[in-house]
Amino acid sequence: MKIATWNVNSIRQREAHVRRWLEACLPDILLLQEIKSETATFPALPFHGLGYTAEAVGQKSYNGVAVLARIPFTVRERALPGLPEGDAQARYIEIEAEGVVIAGIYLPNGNSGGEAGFAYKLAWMDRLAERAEALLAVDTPLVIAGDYNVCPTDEDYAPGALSPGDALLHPESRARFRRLLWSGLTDAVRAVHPHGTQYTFWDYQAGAWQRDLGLRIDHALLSPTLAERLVAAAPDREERAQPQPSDHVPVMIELG
DNA sequence: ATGCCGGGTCCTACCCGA
Repeated sequence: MKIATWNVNSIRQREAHVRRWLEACLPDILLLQEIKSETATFPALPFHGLGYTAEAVGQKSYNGVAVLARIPFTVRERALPGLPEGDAQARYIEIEAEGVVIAGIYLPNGNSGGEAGFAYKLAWMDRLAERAEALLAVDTPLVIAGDYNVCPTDEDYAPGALSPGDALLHPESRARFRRLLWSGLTDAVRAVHPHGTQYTFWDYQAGAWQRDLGLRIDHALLSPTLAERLVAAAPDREERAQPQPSDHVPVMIELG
């Protein structure tokens, strides 16, 4: 089973990129973030021809997540359980396929909106940890993959790519990422590649790609039985060199 | 040091991302 995640920074701008990548890499499931499309106008039809069905959780202008799958699946949640009722930010979708629960997440960045913006990120991470712990408590085979907007360690960003106070490497953000690991989840890419750069994002500005000033902020976390099945996990860095790329590249994991 | 790029939208100057 091959599961991938990709922050595409607008599905309308990246539709052809996604189609090409699906044909080349053939994931069973592709989780998308930052589709920047409303739910009803997500362009599902172009992917049907490749054998993928789509489910989107969108909103106008910002955020938005979706699933493309070439295997049958059911939708379990369209928002992160535990968030306030009025929270309309489209950042979470949870499905089940082949007995595996798969959550696609677009975690808040936390740098904008001042203290309230950062507090929203931390609260969102608290709700995510509670969701993970509830599912793990009943031994659910679980994948939580997407744009976490957290560099877990100092190996996960290039020196100079972020300022010291950035929300992506703030101790409070990292502590909450570690809580996910302590709850029993395995960081798939680090399980396969324990050290070294495995960047998933390069800013459009200041020649970040050309200078390899990247970040590792897109992750796939696995419950224990799925971690034992893990055979491959890596970002597809070549995608960043394509014309008009997203600033993120896909991350693919394979379970045997 | 954010606003160097590249999305979005009130169509065009401004908001947002990481």
